[in-house]
Amino acid sequence: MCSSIDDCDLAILANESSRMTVADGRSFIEEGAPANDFFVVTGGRVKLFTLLPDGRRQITGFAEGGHFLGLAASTSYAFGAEALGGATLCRFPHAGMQRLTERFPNLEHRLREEASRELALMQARMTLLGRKTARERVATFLIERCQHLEKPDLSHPVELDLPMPRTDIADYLGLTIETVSRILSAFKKEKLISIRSITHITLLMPERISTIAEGME
Amino acid sequence: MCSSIDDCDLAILANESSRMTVADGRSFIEEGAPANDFFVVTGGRVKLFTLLPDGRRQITGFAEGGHFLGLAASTSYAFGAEALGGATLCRFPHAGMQRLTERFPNLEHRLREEASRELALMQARMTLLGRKTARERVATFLIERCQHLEKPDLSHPVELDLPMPRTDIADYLGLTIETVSRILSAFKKEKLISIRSITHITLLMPERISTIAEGME
DNA sequence: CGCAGGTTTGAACGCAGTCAAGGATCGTGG
DNA sequence: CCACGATCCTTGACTGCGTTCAAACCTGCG
Repeated sequence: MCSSIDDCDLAILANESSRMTVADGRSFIEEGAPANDFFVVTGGRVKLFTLLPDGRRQITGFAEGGHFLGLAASTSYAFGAEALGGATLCRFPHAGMQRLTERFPNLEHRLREEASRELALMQARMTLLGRKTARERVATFLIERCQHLEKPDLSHPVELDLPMPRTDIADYLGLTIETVSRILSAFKKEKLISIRSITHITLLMPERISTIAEGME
Repeated sequence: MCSSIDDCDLAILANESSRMTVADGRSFIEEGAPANDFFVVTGGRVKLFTLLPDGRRQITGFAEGGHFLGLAASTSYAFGAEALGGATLCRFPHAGMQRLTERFPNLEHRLREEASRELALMQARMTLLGRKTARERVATFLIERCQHLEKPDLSHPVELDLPMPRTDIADYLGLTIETVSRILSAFKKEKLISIRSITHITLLMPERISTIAEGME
């Protein structure tokens, strides 16, 4: 987001924001709470989720460095947010953000772009949740992780680090941890991936996994 | 959207847009096609969807009068769109829209609000698709329909008109038509609803249905 | 070493899907 | 006006995928 703002204006920006750090597992946005701030993730990772009254949870996204949070909110937040292994954030009160958009008109455009990008992602995720099989979901998740790397290249084996526990993967994919675990084991048995440790997975045949992800087996 | 623009400026607006009518079932946005236009639904209804290669379909939303389409697109559309019983639209080429946002700065803000509203809706829909049971999904759908009425009031019976076929309801909820049909029949048997005709349904106990929708049975 | 948390694996169940037949409803043409 | 066919919807019987319940297995840490 900062890319849309001149260097010499960083002081103004800093003036409207405050930095904060959130410890692992600590929640910093409460679903349904009055939405007073925007956030930018500056370090670490964050998970966004919504809850049902009985505790069922849907993780709606993972956010990392540079990600913008709080667009999916009018007066109250439509989601909760929690640090995933510690995170640092920039907090922008709505009022301050409004001053910024008046000062930097193209910032508003930038925010819309961010929202559009997010919308497009969510469309794909709805298809995943509504129409894909468990195998396809896990495959999609692995490919998504690849594309978050700096150099996404599916023509060679890819080493992945999954910073989130299985519980989070399951709640992200609309599955149970057992199903996620079983399917990862199946992929391993099929020599599609190798599991070096719980968090460290190598995609041995990324393109085949991508094919599975698209539902073309 | 037009509410953010002065009456006397309508001419400028009209100059940048063109009207079009789409016949029932006719597609006017092709998923993946280059995104050159925004659309505003001015009459009738429209369904938005994404497809998997083998034909599985997820309907990501229904849009009616006043709704804005095309925000979930960067260079190419992230969804397809099709008229539902005939619709009229306003088409705004991206270039023209840019001229409009330069002329009316608060339009950009308006677009972001629209995107935010849509994002919040999608969060809820992801929870529906990822974590709700079939019963809860159908109940949620019925309640959603209530809230699209001008006077949403769940304390008395509500008459609903469902303009879309069962196929669309199923693809919207991530279910099959059989399941949707069975659950509507079950609701009827439980005296929660009455089915006057295929499209005309009365919620006899809206609050109980709302309770089911939230997963609190 | 022993405990605790998360993960994997196994066995059985159940919800929603699939397959298939029967019913409505509507438009069309004889 | 009714018969016919097409299309959509409902209902039933059965299957199967993913869940549930439960036990074993790591892995790190006091």
